[in-house]
Amino acid sequence: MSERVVPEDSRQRRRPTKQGAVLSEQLIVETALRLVAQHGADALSVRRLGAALGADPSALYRYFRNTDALLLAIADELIGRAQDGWRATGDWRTDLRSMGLRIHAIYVAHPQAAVLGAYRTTGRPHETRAVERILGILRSAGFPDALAVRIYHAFVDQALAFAAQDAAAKALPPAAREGDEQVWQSVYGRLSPDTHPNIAATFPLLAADMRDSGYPFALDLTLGAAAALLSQEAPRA
Amino acid sequence: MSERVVPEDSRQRRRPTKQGAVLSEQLIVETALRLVAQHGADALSVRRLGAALGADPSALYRYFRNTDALLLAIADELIGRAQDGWRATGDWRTDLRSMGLRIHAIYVAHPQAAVLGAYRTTGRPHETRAVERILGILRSAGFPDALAVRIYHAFVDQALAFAAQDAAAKALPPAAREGDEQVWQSVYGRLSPDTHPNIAATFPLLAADMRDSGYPFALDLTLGAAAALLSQEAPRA
DNA sequence: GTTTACACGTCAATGGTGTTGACGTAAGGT
DNA sequence: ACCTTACGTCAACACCATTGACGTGTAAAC
Repeated sequence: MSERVVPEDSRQRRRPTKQGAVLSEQLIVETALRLVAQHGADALSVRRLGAALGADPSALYRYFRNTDALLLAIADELIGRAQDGWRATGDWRTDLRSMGLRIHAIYVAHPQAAVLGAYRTTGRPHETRAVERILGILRSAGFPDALAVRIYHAFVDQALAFAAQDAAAKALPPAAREGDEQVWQSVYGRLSPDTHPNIAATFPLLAADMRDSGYPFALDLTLGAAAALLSQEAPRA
Repeated sequence: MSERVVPEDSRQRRRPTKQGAVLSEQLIVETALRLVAQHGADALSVRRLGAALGADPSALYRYFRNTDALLLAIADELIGRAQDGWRATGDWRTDLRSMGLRIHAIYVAHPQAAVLGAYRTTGRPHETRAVERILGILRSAGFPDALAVRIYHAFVDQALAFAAQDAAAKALPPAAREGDEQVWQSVYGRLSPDTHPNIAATFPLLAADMRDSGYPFALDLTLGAAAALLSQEAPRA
C-alpha cells in the first residue's frame, strides 16, 4: 500500500464511484462539514462519510492519508471562511479585535467541526495567510518583533481556545447542556452566605454574566494590555 | 439491565474480582488517573482500565453509567487537586496568577480528562469552592461587584479554555502531535519573504515561542489590564 | 448455623470504529 | 488500439463501548 495518496494538483484520472459521484478533496471536505453540521461531531466517521459521498469508505484514503489529515483540511477550511471578506482598517486594535471576533464567530457557528480542529496546526494556505496578516498588523503597529511574536501567540491561542470552549459547550448533547445551565440556578443560586459569601453576594450579576461568552471582554483586556506595552516601547508615537 | 449502578454510599457487597482486586469508585478514578499519567492519552479505554484494575471491563458499568460519567468524576477530582495546598498570600495579583497556573498545570497533566471536563459546569463542591475563592480575591482587592464578576468570568474561562486547548494538544496521538510540531519547520520555515514577509522576518522567534503554551503570557496581560481597571476605580488605594 | 436473596463480577455477543492489502476496471497517454 | 496505472471496491483485522444473561459469594434474616 504505502503511498496511495496523490496530490490534488496532479490528479487526472477521476473515476466515478458505483453510485456516480466524482470525488475530490474539496467535495470531501464540504460533505464532511455538512455531515457534522447536520448530525453532530459524532456522525463524522470514515464509514458514514463514505456513505454520504456515495463511495466506499476506503476510497477516502486515496485523498487523505488518514482521518487526521482530513481533520486538518476541515480545520483549514474554517480558518479560510473566518477570513473571507475581512478588510484591514489600519488601526491595529480595531483590526485585531475584528479578526478575533470573526474567528470566534465562525467556530461557534460550526460547533462540532470546531471542536475537532481548533487546537491543530495545519500549515495549510488559509492558516498561513491568517498568521501572516496578524503578524503584519502587530509589526506595522510598531511592536518590536520579539514582542509582536509573543502577543501574536497569546492573541491567537486565546481566540482559538475560547472558540473551542464555546463551541464545545454549544455542541453538547441537549440534555447535558440544559443540565449544566440548570446548575447555576439549582446549585449556585442556593449556596448559603455563610459558607459562600462572595457567591451569594454577587449571584444575580454572576448568573447574568455567565450566560454569554467571556471572550469579548477577555479580548478587550488583552488588547488593552498590549496597548499599554506599546506605549512603553514608544512613549511618543 | 436498566439500573446497574448502585450509589457508592449504599454499597455493601464488595466481591473481589478473579484477580483479587476489590473495586470502588475511588479506586477506579485513581487507577484511571494513574493510567493516563503513566501510559499517555491513548491508554484510557474501558478495556485497558479493566485490565489495570484486574477486573472484567464490564465491571466498571456497575460503578459508572457510561464512560462520560467516569470522566466527569475524574474531572471533579482534578478540580480538587488543583486547589490542594493552595494558600492565599493576600496580594490579589499573585493569588490569581498562582490559581490560574495551578488550574492550567493540573489539567495539562491529565489531558483527556481535561478535554472532556473543562467546559462543563458540575456544581460539585470542589468547583463551588474555587468560584468562591476567586470571587473573594477580586472583591477584597477592591473591585466593585459588577467588575469583579466580569473579570472573574474572563479569568476562569480563559484558564479553562487554555487548559483544555493545551491538554487537547497533548492528548493527540504521538504521530499527529509530532506532525503539528514539524509543520513549523517544514511549512512556516520555508515560506517565501515575497508572499509571507512577516512570517519570514520573525520565523526564528516564532518557532521558539510557539513551542510553549501561550497561557502564562496571556494571563499576565489579562492581570495587567485588570490592574489598570482597578487603579481607575480607586485612583488611590 | 443455615438459608435465602441479590449484588456484582464474568462471559459472550453486538454493532460500531480506523485502516490496509489485494484486485480489477476504466481512464489517459502514446 | 494498446498499456499502464490510478483509484474505487472488497474483505479482513484489531480495536472500541456497551449490554443481557448467568452464576457465585456475600451478607442479612432467621
